[in-house]
Amino acid sequence: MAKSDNTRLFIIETTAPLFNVYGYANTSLADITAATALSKGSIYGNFTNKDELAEAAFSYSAKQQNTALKEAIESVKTPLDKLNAIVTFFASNWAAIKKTGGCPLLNAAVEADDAAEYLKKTVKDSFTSWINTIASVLDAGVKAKTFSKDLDTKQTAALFVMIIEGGVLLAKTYNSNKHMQTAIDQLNHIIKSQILKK
Amino acid sequence: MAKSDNTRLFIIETTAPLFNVYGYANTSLADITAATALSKGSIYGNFTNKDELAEAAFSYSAKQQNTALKEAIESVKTPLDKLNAIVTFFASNWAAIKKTGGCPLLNAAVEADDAAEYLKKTVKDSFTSWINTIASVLDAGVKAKTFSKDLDTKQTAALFVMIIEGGVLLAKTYNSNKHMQTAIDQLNHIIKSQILKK
Amino acid sequence: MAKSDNTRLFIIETTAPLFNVYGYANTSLADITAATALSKGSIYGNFTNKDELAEAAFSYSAKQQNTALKEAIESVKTPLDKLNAIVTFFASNWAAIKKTGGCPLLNAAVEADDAAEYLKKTVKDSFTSWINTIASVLDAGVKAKTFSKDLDTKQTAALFVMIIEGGVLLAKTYNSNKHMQTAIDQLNHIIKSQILKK
Amino acid sequence: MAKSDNTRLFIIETTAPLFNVYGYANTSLADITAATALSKGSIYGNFTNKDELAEAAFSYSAKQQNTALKEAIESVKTPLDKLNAIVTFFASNWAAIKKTGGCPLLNAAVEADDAAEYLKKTVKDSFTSWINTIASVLDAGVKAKTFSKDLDTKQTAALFVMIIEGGVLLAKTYNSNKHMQTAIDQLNHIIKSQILKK
DNA sequence: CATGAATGAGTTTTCATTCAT
DNA sequence: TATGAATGAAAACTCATTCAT
Repeated sequence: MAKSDNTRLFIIETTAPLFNVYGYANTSLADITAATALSKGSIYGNFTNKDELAEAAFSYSAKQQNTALKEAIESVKTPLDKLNAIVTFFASNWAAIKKTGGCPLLNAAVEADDAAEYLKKTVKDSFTSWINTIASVLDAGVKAKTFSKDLDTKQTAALFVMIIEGGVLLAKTYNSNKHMQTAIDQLNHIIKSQILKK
Repeated sequence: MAKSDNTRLFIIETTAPLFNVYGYANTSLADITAATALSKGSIYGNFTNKDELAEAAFSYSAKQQNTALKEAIESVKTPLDKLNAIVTFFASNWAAIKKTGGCPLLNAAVEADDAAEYLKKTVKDSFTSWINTIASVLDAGVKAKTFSKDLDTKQTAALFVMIIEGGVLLAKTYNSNKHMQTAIDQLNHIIKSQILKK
Repeated sequence: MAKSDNTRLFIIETTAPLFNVYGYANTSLADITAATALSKGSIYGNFTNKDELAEAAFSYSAKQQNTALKEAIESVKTPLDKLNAIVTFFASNWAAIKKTGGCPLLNAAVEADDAAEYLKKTVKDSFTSWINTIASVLDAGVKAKTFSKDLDTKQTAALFVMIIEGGVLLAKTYNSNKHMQTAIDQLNHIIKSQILKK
Repeated sequence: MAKSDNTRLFIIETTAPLFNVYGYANTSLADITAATALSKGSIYGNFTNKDELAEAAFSYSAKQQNTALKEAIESVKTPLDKLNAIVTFFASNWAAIKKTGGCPLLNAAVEADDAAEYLKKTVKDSFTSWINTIASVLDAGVKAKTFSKDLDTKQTAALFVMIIEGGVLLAKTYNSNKHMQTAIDQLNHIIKSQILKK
């Protein structure tokens, strides 16, 4: 049981970047067996079908990113520092993120939307989780009276996600982190002008 | 010539929404012949392969959108009105855009990034064209002294694209135009606080 | 169209004995392509899936047998001669029938019963058609007053089918037409003692 | 030894109806482990391969049926009563027989004929055993001078098997025991008109 | 002995592309 | 130029069997 759990995790870890780079429909079982050096039978021994593996791999990628983001948040103290950690997270880790295919939520959201129906709910939940993480930092800042008390924290959190994903999109398209920087600059401007209490 | 050009255009027009909804790799020739009621031979008589058609279909979708945006811009006079037209474009046409699969640039950019290599250049050019369209409105506003003279118009145009695409992403994911509205509100805020001359 | 119909028929004719010999579930697409010297794609171009081909092949086998039986019936005149033609049909053609796998109705009925659900209806209809063919000969004999007027023709026809299939079963199992002869002897006895008017 | 013999028997008893219902080729090891709640290793510890188990399961089914038939025969005294017991055996137990997939000899004979070669001999032996059982009743009747002394007992026994199996075939195909009754009526008629001494 | 993870050859099916007509 | 039958490589998935633990 321990053994099979290990294999299952190994398959997920190994294929998560594959799926993120090539897309969920576009990653074949041949790609998966090549990457894992396991047989098809072994993959199917651990997952009922490709969709189940794809979803597990996406969940893993999303959770990985969320965990890393939360660690960045928890490594600092004040709500403002936490917010800054969120803002710089993508820019700081850009090289690694790009290498494993960019933001898994962006990729999966676009693919899931009209084709990969089975991913839809998981993607939505991942976005919600991300938005909630940001919103709770904003809430803490409001409570601590560092941030403006009129702030619609959920909506602002969603706005942060939009700007970050928009930045990721252009940064990947142009293979240039200049666009990532534009997004960050704007987020910092928003913090100063719309979030911080005056 | 006229006839074959007509057929070619008919194929492009008919398949463009198909590709946008289901993805470029995921749309099969069977889908294409079913949608067009044409034979495979007819498709291959007009395009050397599926990739060429996919690219033509994407270009068509992107151009359609750009043309519609330009029409919206040209229907009003002042740079500020033009900018407002840009901002409201996606929100106003959201129902139609959603039905045909959402923003083709967003979809193709994500798919092209690591998989559909052949689309990459076309996607980049389409984004550049979009950014330039916005930038030229900003430039006109600066020239007309309606907009702040310190404005980095290219960067601001890219920021507009990011926020719009981020809004589209969340609006499609949650099937809710509330998020589209959040994006628009922010763009309006940016116009007021960062673009308009004080 | 003519061409594809030819291919379709060729596939059916070629695979019908295969299915009858090896069973419907047990005949693989590799067997089918080997026997027809056609590609898998060609098979799937003519049939939506293996089940559809299997059913078409069974129908063909059943119809072939029924047609041959009817020809035997029509080649003679009196109801009694026709009945004798039915009785000797399997014994006379035993060599050929054995070579192509035995009675397709027997084989398919056994396989269809609990496994190949999709064949069930077609098999039932084939048996009904066979029983009706025999019953109509019996009816004609009754009408012509050669056969006893008290005859339950449907039930007697079914009895004929039972005895023939029972004979086929043992003849194939023991690879001996002695059992086929036993069945025929009994049918002749039934004709004399239960069917012919006294 | 006792333990492993018990396991072996348990596996055979549990899988015999499975094989009879779904067919020998069509019953997978997954079906077998699911039905027995045993591991694959456990199955392979008790049988060298699936074919060996299939044959053992068939033998078990055949023997079960033969034993039940013999019990029915031995529960009555006179050869005529014994013959009647044989005739009514299938009709009386039809519900149970149908539930476990019908007559295992019929099923296995059809499947074994051209596909499952390994079953062939066992099937033939089972039919022989059945025919002998009936023949010995007939022999006893002849010896007791109840039955006609000219009777070819082996051939008549084979005829009984044919009619019974023919009846089973149509009864299962049409899911109607009316056909079983037709077979029985005919057997009774044969007893009266061809077997009993006049 | 028993387990069940792993295998690899097998299964059915799909699909972009070609080419004789 | 148009057709659509045919292709063959590749897709997802299954399954009897093995073997390290």
